[in-house]
Amino acid sequence: MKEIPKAYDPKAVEDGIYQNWEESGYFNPDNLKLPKNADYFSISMPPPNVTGVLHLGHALENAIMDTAIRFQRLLGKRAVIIPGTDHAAVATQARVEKNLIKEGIKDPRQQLGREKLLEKIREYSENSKATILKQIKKMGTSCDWSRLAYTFDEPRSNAVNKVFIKMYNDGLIYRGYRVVNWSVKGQSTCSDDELVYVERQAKLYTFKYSKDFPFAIATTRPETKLGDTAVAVNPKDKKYKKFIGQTFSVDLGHGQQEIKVVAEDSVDPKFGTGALGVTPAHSMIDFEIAQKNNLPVIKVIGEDGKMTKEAGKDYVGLTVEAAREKFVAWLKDNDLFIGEEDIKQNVGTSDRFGDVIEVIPMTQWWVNVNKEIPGRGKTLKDLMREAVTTGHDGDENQIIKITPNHFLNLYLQWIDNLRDWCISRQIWWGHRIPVWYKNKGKDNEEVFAGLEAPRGNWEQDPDTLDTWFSSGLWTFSTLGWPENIDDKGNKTGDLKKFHPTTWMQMGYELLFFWMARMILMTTYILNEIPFKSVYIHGILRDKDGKKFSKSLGNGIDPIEISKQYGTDALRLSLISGMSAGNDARFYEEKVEGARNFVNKLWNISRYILSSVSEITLIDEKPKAQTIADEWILAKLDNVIAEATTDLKSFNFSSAADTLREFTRSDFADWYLEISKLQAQSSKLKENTDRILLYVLGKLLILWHPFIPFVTEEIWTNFGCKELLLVQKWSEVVDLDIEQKEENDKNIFYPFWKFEEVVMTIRNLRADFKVDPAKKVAVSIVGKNLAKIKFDEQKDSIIFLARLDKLEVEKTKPKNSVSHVLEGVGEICLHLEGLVDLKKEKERIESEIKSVEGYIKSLEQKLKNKDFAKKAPKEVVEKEEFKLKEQKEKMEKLEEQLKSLR
RNA sequence: GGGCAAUUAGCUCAGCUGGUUAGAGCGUACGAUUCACAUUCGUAAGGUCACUGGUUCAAUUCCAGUAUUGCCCACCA
Repeated sequence: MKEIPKAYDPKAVEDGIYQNWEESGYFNPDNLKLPKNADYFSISMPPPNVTGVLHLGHALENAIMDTAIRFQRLLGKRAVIIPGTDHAAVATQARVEKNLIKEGIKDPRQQLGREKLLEKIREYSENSKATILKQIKKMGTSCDWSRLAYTFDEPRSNAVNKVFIKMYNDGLIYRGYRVVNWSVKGQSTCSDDELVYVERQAKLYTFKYSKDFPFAIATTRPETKLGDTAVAVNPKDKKYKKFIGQTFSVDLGHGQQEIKVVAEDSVDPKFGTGALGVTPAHSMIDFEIAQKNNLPVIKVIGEDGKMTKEAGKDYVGLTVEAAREKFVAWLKDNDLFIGEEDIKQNVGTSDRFGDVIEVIPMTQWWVNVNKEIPGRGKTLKDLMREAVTTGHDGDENQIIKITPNHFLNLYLQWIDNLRDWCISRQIWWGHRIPVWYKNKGKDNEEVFAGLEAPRGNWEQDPDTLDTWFSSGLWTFSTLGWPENIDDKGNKTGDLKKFHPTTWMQMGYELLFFWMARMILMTTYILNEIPFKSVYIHGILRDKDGKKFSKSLGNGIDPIEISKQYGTDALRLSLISGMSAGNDARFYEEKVEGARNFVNKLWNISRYILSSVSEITLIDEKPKAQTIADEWILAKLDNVIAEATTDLKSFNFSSAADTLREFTRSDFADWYLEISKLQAQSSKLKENTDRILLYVLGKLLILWHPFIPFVTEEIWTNFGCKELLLVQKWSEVVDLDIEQKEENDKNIFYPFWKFEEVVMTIRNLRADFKVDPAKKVAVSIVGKNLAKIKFDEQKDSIIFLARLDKLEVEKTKPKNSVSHVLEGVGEICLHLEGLVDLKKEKERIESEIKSVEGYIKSLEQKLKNKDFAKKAPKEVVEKEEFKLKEQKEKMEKLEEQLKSLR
């Protein structure tokens, strides 16, 4: 007998187990004892931002990744997760600045200066990084810490610079004066994807540029009209057609302004007046119209969010709101104002700083997605499309498989709308743009892109790169690019082993931010896809379906949950109910359920390990001596097959369900109970022990990917040299159809009927309020009981249903209540004292009613000639069998009813 | 405006390529303190599978439409 605690205590063992795993070195696939030709399975961990602590979303990702990688490791692959963290440029700087402002430093950038502020951010991010890495370990994630990376460390920075320079030399990165999304609060640009659209009320003003201007325009931003250089109308719009091409000179109170009427298909003739005032400097669309028509760009709003000199002396220095008011007043004074109406409007806000974005023309760095890549005959956009459609360069083996597939459309649609990517940011925390300038005069500037400044008086660009620029390189920058490319351009080392990575998981919110950029960068730089397959999951929501957020205060700290319920319970509750592409709800009751299950597994093991004569690992399938033995062994094979299929196709939740059902219901509730009876027999005891140990061993391996700690802890009892972590997953050879049918007939059907008999008796006992502890007698009236191997299972029925007598009889005994069980017969429970005839009659009558209905529907189906003709033979036979069964049941029920009269 | 998804028991969700008088967990009701486990065990109640059509011998499952919800994109200047 072995002493095992009554309840599983995760706190006492988790840290030690993780340490053992780490020390074993097996997280690094190079240390796995595998045949030389073993396959690789690699995952790049989406690097968490170093902006704080691990949140529930991270916990979910870790659970998913680690379940996948542990399964692959058990399958005998060289499995690796490359871990890392992300410096998260804007997000981190914004967070630190916010903290500093709270501490009383009103304007951190001004007051501290670049170096000091960077120091603060570095300090914060290092702290946060250490915390997060520790927390990832707490989640049990088996990543290869020897390959840990950080987007902002030396090798990754080096990769960033190299990629930038290559793109620059290929003409794919350019510096240009274009309109950008500008956050006044953050004093930085942001990309189109970093905008969050918010609906708000706005006023749509209608006015004329001047009294003799032939028509009016409508706008929600009158103050920007000071910078208008054109009016766009739809060329199909008859009202305005004749004006196209004409130029009018108007005076909006700050000097003469040329307004040209241009044609533009996208203008909606029905909106407003059907004429669009074109403000090239402060609208993306207008800027594009201006470029097409060669119109001048007048910047009337500056980086400080205030009106510029070009807006005129009456407006310079005013906020946009003040300028709007003033300009509308001016229009009214000058009789140009026509009217205003309330409308709903979507405005873009900065996802990090939260303020409304101004569109402003500036000189920034851009990635040109529509330019042909030298020597490749296609654009970056083409590459991004190919990777998910025809395959990279038309190679079918290089198609990224997206699960679920419907995200493909979303991705393609996004690419269609993709504009050049603005990659320069005016914040300080990030990879500084590797470009130097000489003679920093406006007109005569020499530009150099390289790792270091050339000799002489050169000055580096002050801007930094969009954080997604470095994230885009993640799958290969973490694998030693560019060092791991040899002279001939071939991959070597880790890059050769692990790239393209095998599998990637991410939340759908990262589809554009990250996935698209990884595809862009990787296909361009390495000429291959970043990952072969990507699994998209949803986000976690609270019990009411709301997103977890700080402002709602509904946040759940995964570390707290882990402390309270154990990491295994956390992981299992995260995985179950999660399906590809869909959001899942998360709440504490779910964790509780998972915790209970983990404890159940613990107790199953506790029972087995303390009741067997000798604890040894049984690897070979034991022989079966009883129906129950046959059944549990066959059932286990089925479960292994199912779980394997599910895990191979990344249906984690479904695999866990299958295992849970088997463990709880089949193994614990049925086999374990029967084994107690079998253990009483000296003939069966030894073999039953072997079966228990065998099933338990397999079960631990099956469960290990999901709940690694508890399984590993139980495993130690077997006294094996090797950790459970690196055991062998047993794949089951598929049975052929004949064998399957044999199994069904000889093993599953008899056992299933056995279960039904036991449940029927229990049901009758409960129904007639028989004392649960009392032993009772049962008679079975039935023929062909050999078919369900009754004799062999008789003792088990007696044991599980708490009987003192079980007989087969010809007729229903007096003083008994019964239930008709298809395929068996009447199960009659003897009662003490008289049977309540009225109640019994009612029971039978209601049963007859339901069977009648069933028979009717079956008969109807079978009478239908088309059904007999067109339905497959098996289906017809099945229905006929059902009908026969039900009719037999009916006969018995009617007999019973008769006997009651 | 364009697109995508979802709609099954009080709640959270399964139900794969059409044939089960629809399944689980939680919750609820009743019962049990038997030596693996009260983080337990047994039993039960509870659903016209959102709606309307169509295809089919057969539709929760396929198709179309409607409604509701959620999401993405474009954007109204």
